[in-house]
Amino acid sequence: MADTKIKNATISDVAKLAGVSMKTVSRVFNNEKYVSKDKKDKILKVAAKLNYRPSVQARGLAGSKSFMVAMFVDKLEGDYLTKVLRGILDRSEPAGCHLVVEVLKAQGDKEKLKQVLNSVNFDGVVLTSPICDDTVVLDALKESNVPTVRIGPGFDYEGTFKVAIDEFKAASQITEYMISQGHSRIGFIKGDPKHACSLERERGYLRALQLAGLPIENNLIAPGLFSYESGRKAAELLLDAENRPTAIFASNDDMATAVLAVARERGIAVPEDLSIVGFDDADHAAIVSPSLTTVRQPVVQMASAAFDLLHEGQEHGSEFIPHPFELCIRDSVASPNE
Amino acid sequence: MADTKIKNATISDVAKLAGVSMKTVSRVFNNEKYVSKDKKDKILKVAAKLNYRPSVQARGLAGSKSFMVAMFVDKLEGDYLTKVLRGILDRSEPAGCHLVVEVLKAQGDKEKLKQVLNSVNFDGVVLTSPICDDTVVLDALKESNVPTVRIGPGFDYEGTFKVAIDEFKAASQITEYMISQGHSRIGFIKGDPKHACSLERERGYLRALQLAGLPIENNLIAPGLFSYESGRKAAELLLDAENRPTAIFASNDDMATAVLAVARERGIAVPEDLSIVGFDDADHAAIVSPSLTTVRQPVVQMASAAFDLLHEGQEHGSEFIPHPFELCIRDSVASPNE
DNA sequence: CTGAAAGCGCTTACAG
DNA sequence: CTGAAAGCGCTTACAG
Repeated sequence: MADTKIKNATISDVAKLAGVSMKTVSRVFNNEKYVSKDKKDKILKVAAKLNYRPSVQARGLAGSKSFMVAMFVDKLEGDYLTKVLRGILDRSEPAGCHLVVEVLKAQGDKEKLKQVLNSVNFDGVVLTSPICDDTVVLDALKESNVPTVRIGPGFDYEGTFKVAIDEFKAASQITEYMISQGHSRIGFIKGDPKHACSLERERGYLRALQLAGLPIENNLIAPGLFSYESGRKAAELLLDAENRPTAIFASNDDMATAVLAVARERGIAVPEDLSIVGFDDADHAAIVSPSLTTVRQPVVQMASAAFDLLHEGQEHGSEFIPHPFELCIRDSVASPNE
Repeated sequence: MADTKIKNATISDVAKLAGVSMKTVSRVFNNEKYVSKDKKDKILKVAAKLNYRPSVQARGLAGSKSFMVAMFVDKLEGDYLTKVLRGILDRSEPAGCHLVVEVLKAQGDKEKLKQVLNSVNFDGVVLTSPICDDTVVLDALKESNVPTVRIGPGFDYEGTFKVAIDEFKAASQITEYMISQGHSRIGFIKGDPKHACSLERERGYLRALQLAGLPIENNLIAPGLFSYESGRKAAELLLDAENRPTAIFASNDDMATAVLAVARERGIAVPEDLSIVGFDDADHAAIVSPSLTTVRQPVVQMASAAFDLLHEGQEHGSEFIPHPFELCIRDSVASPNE
């Protein structure tokens, strides 16, 4: 019942006990050069004994680094964001940096934005779609001078870092894969237009058809919003049409799963009578039946790279290298039977 | 290209412009009583003009509150944790509190634990399974005097808050549901023994059988680890046995989905030839085919409640009220045909 | 390689 | 209802 809160050791406790100045202790904990080996050893020993750790708050107040990075999210949903968090944490933890999650409703949550940006001095901010393309947010970040990295942005924005895969190429390749399996009537379900990747994926699909000399039929293209429900609607649209497609490319795995469900309800066998591909390699892509052929983005690595860009304070404008994607060939595609 | 970082307004800027002392401004921003209305109005007006927000770091250093809460996680995976984060953020944001995510490898990541607890003074910490039952963590938290709330803990720990559903009752009810549908040979796939809920769910299953006067057959009970893969193994064990069960209760939805897949591979129709239930109502439970009958925990609400307990500084030991669970009756259960 | 002083932006503990 | 002073635990900017 010791309700006496044991106070943590401070830098001056360590300095006193080690017989040096605070500044020297500070040097050690900031990995500055020019500390004699014996003093450094002594300081480290004393610090360990006292169980000393620099206070994040004091450092943040006194210095220019806060040891906190933020991730701004629109809404917390899906395993994509979990992977982003994991990727950041993989690097931020060893760097002694804390990850703060801030919710920012899309489109002009200006009040919240000011609140967050003025009350905490983040060492950097990671943005994902769709707010990585929200200029209100980007402008505010720029004005606050906070290093910013955007994962999968739709356009370039001066002074920010960018991490992405080549969505266009990925979409194009998975479409080509279906074409190579013999499909020529390939339906497409668009993603949420709020996300920049949606357009890229559509462009990739169209390009692949075009390159293969296949006609582009508008009634083979259905709108979608990335959600399972929107995928169902699109699937119904596509599958109830006369002369239905022999394959469907859904812009993400949730919608591809919806196509799977609608096909099953209609007694259409997958992949025998209908091939399906998705995008993302979401956690459930491999565990639905049949498992989904899809495109995998290395989300965790991308997020780790995002943190590294922030932390290493790279130069902007260094050539952008897209991260590699990967076609996950599984069981939802077969050659059309006729 | 204004690289001149505009400094944020401080409390003394506001005080000066409003013609009051810093302390009075402080009072307003901390909602203390005893500030005359006209001064308060004036201060608020000036603060708005200056776009002033109290610095989290300065407040944390000077005062006893840090305006930061932490969530300690073992590993960041699955939609359960996403929901917990969302639940906390739903409440922490309006409260002006920031959410920090810290990864703590299970079992004695003492170094990291000290690091985190000594460098930041959290207003509270939220723990989920399995680390909510890690006594090393609990002891350290207790010693640091940090308000702690545990979601779904396996035992009580003095001085901590608890948020949970009645796992035992939930498991028992869903088992009873299958019995009511006519099943008498019901298989069970255990959860990861590291998680306290695993045992509770098993107890609930056993109790329901017992109450119904059904025999408990050990070869109807298979080990599992909550993962899809472990679910596959368990399903194979259960389904390859002679006299296989007519129904299987998997301790979570990932494993239930695995049972679905294995059944499909074996040509066993679900739910006609085999009924399946899961637990959790994970995101994919409703979108697999057939959709899974399962138990839903109000995870988001539970996490919100967790934050509230921290923030409102409730008394410990006030009667614990389990959160309500809900049976989600979907398409994976039917009466056995014989 | 080392340190003394000032200051970061707040709250605390008092005093009135 | 209000405020002056001290202090939270660090880093900064200098000086040596």
